[in-house]
Amino acid sequence: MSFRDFTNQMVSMEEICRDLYRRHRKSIKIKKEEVVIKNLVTIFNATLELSNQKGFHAMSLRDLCRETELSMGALYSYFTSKEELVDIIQNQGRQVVMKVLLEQINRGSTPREKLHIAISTHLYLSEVMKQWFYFSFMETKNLSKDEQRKSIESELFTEKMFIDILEDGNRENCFEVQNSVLTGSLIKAMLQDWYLKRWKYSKRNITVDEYAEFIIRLIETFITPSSNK
Amino acid sequence: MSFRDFTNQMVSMEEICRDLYRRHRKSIKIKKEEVVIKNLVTIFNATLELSNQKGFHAMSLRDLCRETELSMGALYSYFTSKEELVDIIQNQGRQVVMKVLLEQINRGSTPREKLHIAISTHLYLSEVMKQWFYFSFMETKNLSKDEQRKSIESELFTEKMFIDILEDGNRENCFEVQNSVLTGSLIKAMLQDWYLKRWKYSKRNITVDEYAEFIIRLIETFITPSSNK
DNA sequence: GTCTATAGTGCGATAGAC
DNA sequence: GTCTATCGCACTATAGAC
Repeated sequence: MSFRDFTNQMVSMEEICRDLYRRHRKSIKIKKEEVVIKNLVTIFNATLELSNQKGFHAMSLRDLCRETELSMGALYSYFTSKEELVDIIQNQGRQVVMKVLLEQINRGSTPREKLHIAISTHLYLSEVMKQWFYFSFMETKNLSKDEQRKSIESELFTEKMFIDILEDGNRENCFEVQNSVLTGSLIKAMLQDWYLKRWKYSKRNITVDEYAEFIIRLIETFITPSSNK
Repeated sequence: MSFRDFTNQMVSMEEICRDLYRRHRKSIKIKKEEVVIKNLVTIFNATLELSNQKGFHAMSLRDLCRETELSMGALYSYFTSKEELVDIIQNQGRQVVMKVLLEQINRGSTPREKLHIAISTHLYLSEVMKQWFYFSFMETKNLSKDEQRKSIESELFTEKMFIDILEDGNRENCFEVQNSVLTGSLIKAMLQDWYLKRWKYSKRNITVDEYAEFIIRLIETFITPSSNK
């Protein structure tokens, strides 16, 4: 699947917010669904934008009022504290990422196919949700201890996904991976660079499909048994 | 050179601060060199520690007073504003990193040797100065536009160092690199992971020498001409 | 050279009007 | 459902005592 195909079937911010609202109906004061969705989308986008410019802590709620064109009082109808706002964004984003990743990987049948899909999908996700990925990485250390723990768990879970694919490949003799844990970590490190250094790749006009292909080629060269070369 | 050899010849925080003081004597009010060095070391270490826990912006000067056991007034004898403090740390760190990297690379004679040295030295530096590397990465976006520019330049400069080594290797036929820019970027991405995800590698008891060797092996597999295999 | 005290600003959060 | 007004607090920075 190319990036274009991926975006066409990817869920929109509206759908994500609608899902969020339906699961948290109790804690949001406003009752008209369409009003909630519209404002939630505005609030989340503005928060991601402002936080990625200056950091979540440095973003004041007055900044957020200006950007969303909502008043202080209106904002507080959608969350109960600034800290809850960051927690909601982190949790909802993680859930979407996990869901999409697992769905896509299950479409592959061989370890080689699964590896390609896992790498591409992770990159495509971080391209569609680039603001969220950057935000999630940069703000983790400012979360409560409990939310930090969830964030670390999620990092290790996606890494484990790669490690498992590599080890399956070893068992089926299509790969020859000597250190699957380190190899998995390095794959994640390279995927991460795509959203942490987005400015660099944009300036060089490197597309996400080119980047995906390149990483896949690098990793395949490393893990393909010499007899298959 | 192993990590142990590297640490033995690496400059200490005292020397770094002494150098800093001698170049900025005018803007620091205190006149007794030994007092200045001692307090600067304390202030920088405390700033790195606190910032890496909660972010520089979230670290209040009262936090810094507590940690350094200096008063507000005393702190302001060493810098003129909170922003200047972050700028000094960023600039001094960058200078040390550049100096050490260039010194070490010039010791290598072949591209292959230079590549090994560049990768190891970058990792060793980020191990000795792990707090600074993490700080530098996380706080760049909170700097003034001018300091941000310097930070980006420095990132691109070290990346260029890798790209140049790869292209030298191409010319001398010891490497066969098809996309030196992307390859250089990915090397940087993997080096970066060592200090951004330090907790992960510590927990797994992976040493910096093991990590260096692994990256070198991965990259060499990718860029060694097939006729040499 | 270091301290304490305080000025001045802007923050997160809420109550009550509309 | 949204707004304005306001409270109490924590912040950076400085002035002047020791």
